[in-house]
Amino acid sequence: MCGRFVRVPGTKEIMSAFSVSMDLTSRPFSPSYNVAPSHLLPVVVGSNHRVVEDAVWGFLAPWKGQNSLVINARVESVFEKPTFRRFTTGGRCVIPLSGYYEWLTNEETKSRLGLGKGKHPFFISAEEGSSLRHHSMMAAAGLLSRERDERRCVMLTQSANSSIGHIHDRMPLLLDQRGVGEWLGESNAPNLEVILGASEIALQSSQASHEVNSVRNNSPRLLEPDLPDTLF
DNA sequence: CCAGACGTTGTT
DNA sequence: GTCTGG
DNA sequence: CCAGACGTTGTT
DNA sequence: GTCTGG
Repeated sequence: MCGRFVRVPGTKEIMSAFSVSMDLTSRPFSPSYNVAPSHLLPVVVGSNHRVVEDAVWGFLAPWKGQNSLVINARVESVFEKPTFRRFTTGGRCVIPLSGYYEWLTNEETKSRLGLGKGKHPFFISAEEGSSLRHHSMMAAAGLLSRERDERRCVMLTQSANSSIGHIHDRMPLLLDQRGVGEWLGESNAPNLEVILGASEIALQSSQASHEVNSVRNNSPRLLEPDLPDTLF
């Protein structure tokens, strides 16, 4: 799944990458190497005239605590689930990202890769030249809620493809150019074949720094593996 | 009308 | 263990 | 998603 | 809180 990601390009670059004509965000966005739930994100909406606005990452789930967030929605069920269904018409958005983090916990895979105890963060992104790249960015399908004067969003997830399935069994619903058009389109029932068209495209993964674990940390260094202890 | 579910992930 | 904050 | 707190009273 | 099922 996706619970933490990276977004390097700022508002202007996002606007040009996704042909956005209007900026309705409340403040300029700068690079973040540690975007977390509850953060304010730039999201792209609109079909004929695309707009970038901002939304808090996470729908409120008052039934499980006043401050509980639902940050993902499974594409397999999003059109049926009562919580999401109504946002699938008129609430579809695209979440720009440079890549995302995933924590490897599977003991067998860790041992095969020669990794020690604990969780190991990986940075996952589209390869250079991949059709998942929109300029230097990727596009994840999202839902945007505009209730009670508050914008909130969730990121859709799907089954992980074989290029990264060893790290985790879920991944964001990533869209190629056609998928972005379809997801942001007017249709009440977006063509699933188009939406899922990029699902099997290979992604690249690399070990990231354990510093990413704490949301207080935020620097390009988070994308690099930890230095071996022996250097200290 | 009321009761009961409501989301995803990961872990066991 | 479980909740909150980021 | 992970990290970090998780409580009350009284005193300064 | 809000929706669904009965």
